[in-house]
Formats: sequence, structure tokens, C-alpha cells
Amino acid sequence: MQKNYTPPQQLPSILRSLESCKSMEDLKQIHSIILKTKHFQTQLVWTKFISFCALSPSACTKAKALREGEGIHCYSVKTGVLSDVYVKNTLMRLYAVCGLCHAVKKLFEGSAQRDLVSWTTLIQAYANMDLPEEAVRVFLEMGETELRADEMTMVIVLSACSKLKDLNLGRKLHWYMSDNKVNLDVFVGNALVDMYLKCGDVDFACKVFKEMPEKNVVSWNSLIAGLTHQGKCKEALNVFRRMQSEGVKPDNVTLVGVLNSCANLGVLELGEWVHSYIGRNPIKPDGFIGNALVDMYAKCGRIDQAFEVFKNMKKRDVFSYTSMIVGLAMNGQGEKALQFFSEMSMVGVKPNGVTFIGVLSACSHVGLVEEGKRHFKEISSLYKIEPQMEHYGCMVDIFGRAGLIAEALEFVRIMPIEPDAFVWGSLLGACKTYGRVELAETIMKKLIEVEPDKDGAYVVMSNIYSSANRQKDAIQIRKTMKQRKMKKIPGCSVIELNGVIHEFRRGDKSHLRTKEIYSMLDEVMNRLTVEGFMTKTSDVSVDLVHVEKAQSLCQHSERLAIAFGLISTKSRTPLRIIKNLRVCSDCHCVTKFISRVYQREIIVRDRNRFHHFIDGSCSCNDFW
DNA sequence: GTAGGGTTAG
Repeated sequence: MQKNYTPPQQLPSILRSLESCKSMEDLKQIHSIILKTKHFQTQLVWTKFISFCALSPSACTKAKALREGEGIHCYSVKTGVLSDVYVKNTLMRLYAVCGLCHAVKKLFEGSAQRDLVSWTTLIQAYANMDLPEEAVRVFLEMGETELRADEMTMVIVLSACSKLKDLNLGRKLHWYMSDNKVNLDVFVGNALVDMYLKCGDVDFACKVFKEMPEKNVVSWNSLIAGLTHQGKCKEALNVFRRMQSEGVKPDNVTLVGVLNSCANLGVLELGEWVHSYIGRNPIKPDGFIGNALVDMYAKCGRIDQAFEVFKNMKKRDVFSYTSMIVGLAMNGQGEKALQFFSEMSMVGVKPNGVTFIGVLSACSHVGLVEEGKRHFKEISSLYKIEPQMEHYGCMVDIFGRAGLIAEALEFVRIMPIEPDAFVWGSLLGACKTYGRVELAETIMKKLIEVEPDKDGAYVVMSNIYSSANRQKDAIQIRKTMKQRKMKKIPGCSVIELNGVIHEFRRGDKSHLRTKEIYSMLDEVMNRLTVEGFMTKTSDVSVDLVHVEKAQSLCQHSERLAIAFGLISTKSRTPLRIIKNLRVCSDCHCVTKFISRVYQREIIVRDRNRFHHFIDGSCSCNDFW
């Protein structure tokens, strides 16, 4: 190595050439100049040169960089330049960027001198190739040497740990950091917040976030996206509001996180605000943002707006199409969903597993049995995707809803994976729709086996007994639930008014306008009687009105939300309700009634799909 | 003066 050989005034010229290098030709030329000019052949120049090959996607593709790198590699071996740790680490980096873990490992293992950067580069190579276990293994191996990780190493190891979702490991890494005096700089802090969230420790993530001495937009993004991912969408939106009030400017990543939370919660107003914010700021509604907008509108029941964004996007990928397909399916527009699916194949966008969940649920909602069967077959035969539990569940649903109970049972019998609660639940639902009480009893037992501590099976079974006029059995089931202290998933409905999210639980009395809400409900039920609505509904038990009055203290959450919507908005304003469970048939009836008598469009998103109630009927055609 | 860093979708 000829470190101090170069006359200092000549050295910057080649470095300047490197910086202004714009094409592969330039790079090759520079390479040959270096090879011809002995005094250029220094550690610094080689390091810069290789680094340039590795890191400049404008100048060359990975494959070209790789070829160049291999040339340098041979040359370095011949001349002995490779014995220099800087050159070697940079070459390792080049291979890492090209995804060649094996080459990185080989260089690393053949190296007599390994510093922290060598270890970190190897760890990074594994982490980037989606081999987080290997990355962590190498990190632990480094612990057996005298080297200790610094901030940069920790960031990479923490992000590998996030991928593994291993909270125990994450905690150990955190301890390692305090033992080895790794600073909580903004990168490390962000990686820690992300790690705790992905590993499911929301409280600790918030604690780290709070204690970070320096924050940037990525810190906020990590928290918002992480909370959204953990299903803490309301919290995520609160963090966004705090971010706004602290004057931190959101970027694309922030807005994608916010839109996802809006989609999950079904809060259209804030979603629309984000859309207008994008319009007012230099953010293109494309890629991640475009897809998140499509998804938000679709999940908020505005499929028209979803399509508007979709068609204006420059590039539509599998995410854009899948959002539309899933959205259309949820909104009961199964045929259109299938049209999007065929368009997608025509323009050459390859579907994935989630796309097929959308396709099959579209078939299920519309009752297209043969289409569903054909698409299910194609998942593996044509698209080489292994069907997952959700796909089997959809098929059972398709058969069950169409009343093909025998087919559904046979499908479950021969499916290659053990059926889960969703599959048994679908079957149980079918038994309810088609009055198969005895079969329901068998299936309920299966459902309880796979989901012993949830109430779903009991609730449906008790409803099945009720509809079959077996009140005694229904009451018995309710008793059993009480005895076994079943975990009940509380029904919860949300309505957004002027940007404020109002949440109602069953029988909720915590709202500021509770009195008005309940008197509105009374009025609704009285009008129901007067209009004789009950006589028009065959699927609801005869003394619905009587029972409702008796149970006036424990109203279902969506009725509270609707009543609140009626008293808080101008006449004819559509009401949008999001419910965490499925709508029960009683509430479905009552909502149809309200939509007619009060002339309100009511859009309810339940756990599975949308119900658009207009003038006494529902878009699901009472089939859900 | 040289090499290694965090967040985003269905």
C-alpha cells in the first residue's frame, strides 16, 4: 500500500472525476485511468471507487456494478490491495448491496483483520437479504471477540430483531446497549421504537420515544406506523395530532401511516383531509401514498373516490389492484371486483395471496360458486401460490352461503391444513342461515375446540336455537357462557363527526349526549311499531318490539351510534358507522327501517363487509 | 480526507 506516495495536489482530480461520473462509460474510463496511473492507486482512491460502484444506482445497475466489483476484486488480490481493511470492507459492502451474502461471508472469513465495520457489513448483508436470524447469529458471534457494537451496528441488529418479533432478544439488545455505552442517538432511538412496536411492547416503545433526546420525522413515523400495525389506530392518530401541534412536517411515510389508521378505523373525514393535504403540498399521489389513498377510500365505503385515485395513478401495482378488489368485494360489488381482477391479469400485474382473498370473498358475497371454485384452483395451478387458511375459509364461506352444506363439509374434510376458527365459524354461520340445528351442534364443538376462550360459537349457537324456537336451549347456552366466564368481545361502533371520533359500546351511557341519544332511540322504536315495520320482516323473532323495549338498557352499539348521528347532523346527511363485530339480523332490520323512515343513507362497515342502507333496503340483499 | 445506520401498503 502506498499511502503517502501521491502528490497531494493531483489526488483530488480523480476523486472529482468520480464525483461527476454519470455513466458506466465514465466509470470504466476512470477505472482505466486509475489502473494506468500508479500514484492514483491508493487506499483512498480504491475505497472511493468501489464505494461508488456499490452505491450509485444512477451510474450503473447492480449487475454492472458487480462485474466491475469482481474485476476490482481480482486486481486487489493480485496487487495485495485487498489486505487493506478499508478496501476489503468496501468490497464486502458492494457484494452486500448486490445481495451476495455468500461472497460477503467469504471475504469476511478470508480476512486476517476484521474490524467493527467488517462485522457490521456482514450483519447488514444478512439482514438485507431477509435473513434476520443469521444477522443476529453473527452479532452474537461478534460478542465472543473483543469488539463491541457501536450505534450503527445496533441499528442494524435492532432492525433484524424487529423482523424476528423477538421481544426477549430485543430487551437483551437494549441491555447490551447500556452495558456498552451505546448512545441513544436519533437512529438508535428510532430503531428501538420500531423494535419495541414490532415486538408488541407498545408501552415501552412510547417510553423510549418520550425519552429520546433528539427526534426527527422518522421517529414520529416509526411510532405512527408501528401503532397502526399493532391495531392502535386511535393512538396513532393522536400521535399524528401531537406531531402537528409540535410543528413537525409530515412526509409521505407519515401520511401512509395516517391513511392506514383512517382505513382501519373507517374515519373518512381525516382521510379526506390527508388527501387534500397531499394536493396542497408537493407530494405525488402515487406509489405508497396512492395505494394507501385507494385503500382508505375503499375501506371507508367511498369506492367511487377509491377508483378516482386509482385511475389517476401513473403506475398501478399489485397493491393498487388488490385494494380495489378487496374494497369492491367488501362493498358488495363482486362482479366489478372480478372485472378488476381480469384487467389486472391483462395488464400483466401478478396477483398474490391477498388478491385472491379479495377475489374469493367477492365470489362469496355475490354467491358465485363456480367462479369461486375456478379461481381457487388457479391459485396453485396457474399462479403457483400455496393457498393459505384464509383461502380455504373463503371457499367454505362460498359453499356455506350458497346452501351447499355437504360440499362445504367435504371441502373441510379434505383440506390439507387443520381448519381454524374462521373456517368452523363460516360453517356455523351457514347452519344458522339454513336452519341446520343438529349439524350446528357438532360444528360448535369443533369451534370451541380451536377457540376455547372466545364467545363466538356460543353466541351464534344461542341465536340458532332462538330462530328454531328452542328458547330453553338458547337460555342454557347463555348460562353456560356465564358459568365459564367467557371472554366476550364487546360490540363497539364508531362514528366520526367533524373530525371527532365518537365510540359507543353496547349499552354505553358515557357519552355527553346520552339522554338525547336514548330518547331518540325510543322515538325510533315507537315509530317502528307505528309503521308496522315488524310485520314485513320474517326473519326476526315475532316479539322484536316487545323484547327491544325490555332490553332498552342494553342497546347494540350501532344503534347508539346511529341515534347519535340522527340527532347531530342535518337531515339527509349520510351516516357512516364502523362496527367491530358483524351486524346482527335485528339491527340490520332496524337500520333498514331507519333509512326509509328518516330518509337517511346509512353506511355500516361491519367486521366483514359494508352495508349500504338506502330507503329501506340494504346493498347486501340481506345476505351477509 | 476513506468503509457500516432507522420509518411506508393490500
